[in-house]
Amino acid sequence: MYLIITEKETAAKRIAAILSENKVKKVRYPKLGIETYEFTYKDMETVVMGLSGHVVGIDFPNEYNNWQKNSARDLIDADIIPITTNKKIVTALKVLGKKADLVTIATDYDREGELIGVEALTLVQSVNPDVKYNRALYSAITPKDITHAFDNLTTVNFNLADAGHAREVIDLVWGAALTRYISLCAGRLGKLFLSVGRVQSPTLALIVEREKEREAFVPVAYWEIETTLETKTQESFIAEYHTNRIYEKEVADRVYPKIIVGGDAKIKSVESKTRKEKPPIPFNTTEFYVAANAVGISVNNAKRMYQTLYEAGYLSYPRTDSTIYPESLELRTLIEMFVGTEFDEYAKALLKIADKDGLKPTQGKKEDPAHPPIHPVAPAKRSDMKEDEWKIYELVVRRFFATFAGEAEWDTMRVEIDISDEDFKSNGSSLTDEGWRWYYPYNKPEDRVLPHLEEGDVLKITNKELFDKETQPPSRYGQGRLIRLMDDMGIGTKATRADIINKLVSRYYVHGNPLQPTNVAYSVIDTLEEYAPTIVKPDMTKQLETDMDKISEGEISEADVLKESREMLNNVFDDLEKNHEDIGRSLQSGLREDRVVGKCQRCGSDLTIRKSKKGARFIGCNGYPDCDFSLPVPRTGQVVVTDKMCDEHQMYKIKIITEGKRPWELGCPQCNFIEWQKKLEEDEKNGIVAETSAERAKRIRKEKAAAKAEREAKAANPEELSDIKGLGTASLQKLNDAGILTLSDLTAADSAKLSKETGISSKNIEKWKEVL
DNA sequence: GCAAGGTC
Repeated sequence: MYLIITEKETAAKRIAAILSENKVKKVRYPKLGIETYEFTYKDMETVVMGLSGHVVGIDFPNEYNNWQKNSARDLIDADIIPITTNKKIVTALKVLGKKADLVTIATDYDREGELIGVEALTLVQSVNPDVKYNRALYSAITPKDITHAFDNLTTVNFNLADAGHAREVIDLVWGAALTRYISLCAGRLGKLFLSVGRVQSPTLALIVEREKEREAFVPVAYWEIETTLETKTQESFIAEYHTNRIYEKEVADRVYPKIIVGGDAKIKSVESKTRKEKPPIPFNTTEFYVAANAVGISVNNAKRMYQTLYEAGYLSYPRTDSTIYPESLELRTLIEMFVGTEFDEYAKALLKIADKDGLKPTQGKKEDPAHPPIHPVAPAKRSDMKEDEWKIYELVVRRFFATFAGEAEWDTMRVEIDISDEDFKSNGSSLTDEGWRWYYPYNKPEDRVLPHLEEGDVLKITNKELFDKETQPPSRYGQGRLIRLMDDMGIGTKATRADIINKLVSRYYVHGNPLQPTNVAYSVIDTLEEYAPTIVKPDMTKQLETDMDKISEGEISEADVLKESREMLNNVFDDLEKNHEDIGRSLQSGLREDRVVGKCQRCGSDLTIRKSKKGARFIGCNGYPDCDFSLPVPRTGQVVVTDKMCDEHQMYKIKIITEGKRPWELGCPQCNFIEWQKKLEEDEKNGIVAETSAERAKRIRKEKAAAKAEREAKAANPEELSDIKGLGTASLQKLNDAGILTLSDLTAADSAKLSKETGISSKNIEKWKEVL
């Protein structure tokens, strides 16, 4: 049997369709829980199966799991063991691999793809040591690319896979050791641990550095002068002082009075030009996120919805660096498929261009051998999907179209004006040829149309204004901007950048959009910058890339790179351990600052989030016991103090973050408390009695006990399969798959046969039957 | 309970 292994299910399906010329059979293996695609290829009985990315990984042996027992440093030289991360696929791979005479590794054409391929090959070899194998390399799943790849099979690049493996080990060792060290140092254990990593820490550092720049920013005063002018034909427009901003007060004081409302202004010169604007480049993952962000869709939502549309077959593979269409992509066919759809007129217009001049798509600078740029792969109707998904789909379709369209043209006009010997100016621009902007009408700058003006024209001044302004600090990073920055700096990958931001949010390092760091993020970054600077800089990734290139070229061994990396980390720990106490103090001060909510109105001390002896959370005054001012806070969720101040109570607004939920913008704790009191009063008026916390706890205990009693009663006298004690959802699914839907089905079934079919132990099946 | 990288 000939086994072809791909990185993902969709690739298996599409490659099978191409190689079999659509004479493929989809085969289900209910016991293995997978599906394969089978056909005859070059006289071979062929099976194509998809993985799900990495199905194995690495970790430390179990005995290192206890954070207290081992020192963090022990992790540096600890053993590293392989672990299975996707049991189902690993099992299936072994079952099918045993039957294979030949295996083709057809995972993605990149470093991780090579590693994923070698991981799969190693599993097959574990049950079938003599199996023959080779490698297929393709950049897009098109008939042209796939047939070429399978007619020109090549060898597996073990050096490249080793390079990927080195990355895995270095990331694990550095990340785990430093995470554990600073968490222990700060006394933050459990779910509030402080994480560190090669990608997340430099990313967090970017956000912290920006926040520091904002804090250090000293605003500078400046002035702007605007005046409204009117032509003889009573058309008005606004002109401004020629420098726009005026930084010297004396200049503003001199110029402004010279503008006499009712007086004259004179056109000194008029300059008209045509400006051409190039169409945008094809979307890769980063550019797609940026564009989605710009139309008001968060990176997370864009990612999720794109994934849905990809799985439904409307859009191409979501994770790519490429901004250059590969030659094998049939661009004309992709445009033609929109004729007769909602995008009919656009498709027809492009085909007209194509007939005349051929298709000349724009291109960016990045090539990705594994996947083509993001593009539509099937036409869709608005009613096929949710409203927001359509927004994503339309964005991708329009961007795709725009990459074939002509330049947009703007008429621009610059007018210089004299008012009492002072220079003023006005700039106008208007879109004269839409070009690509017709297809892609997002973020279009507004036209600014000036009336017809000529040198020497005399205009009437009808109004004037003087604005006092201040320069603004650099703005915080929005998510799209941060992802682009990470891409520019080479940190993270197209597949992980969005997840890295989510990780920083879930570790309570950052919140909001644009992203704002917490104080503990400051402390962690400051600490790392001082004692473990390597991990906070993008240079670590750059060095790693260089080393990985050398490993894949065979210039250096993986073992040598790992040895050197471990030595470096040992040196870092020498420094960390020498400064253990300082580090602990600095981290803890950050944690304390995150708890400061504001100043106490009664005594002026800091108000902080504290815990009572019983463990209940509240806002209390640092002046205690002299001052006993306090406010309640919600029982669960992480409290985040924002930088927005309540003007009335001089307290920072807070929000409550619970994983998997939308943040709860609670606002000013004092305002919230007042509202709560009001509600209680009203409830009282209406005869509703509030529940005390003790009562609440009692009620929850009672509800839990009742639920347990119900489960036990059902188990004693079961009516459905799910009532049986010890029969969970996973087993239920397996039984359903085997056709066992009711209690009588189970009674009637032969235990041994059922066990073989479902993979459930016959002992368990017997036990369930006993109750019946 | 630790990382980052695949994919879902």
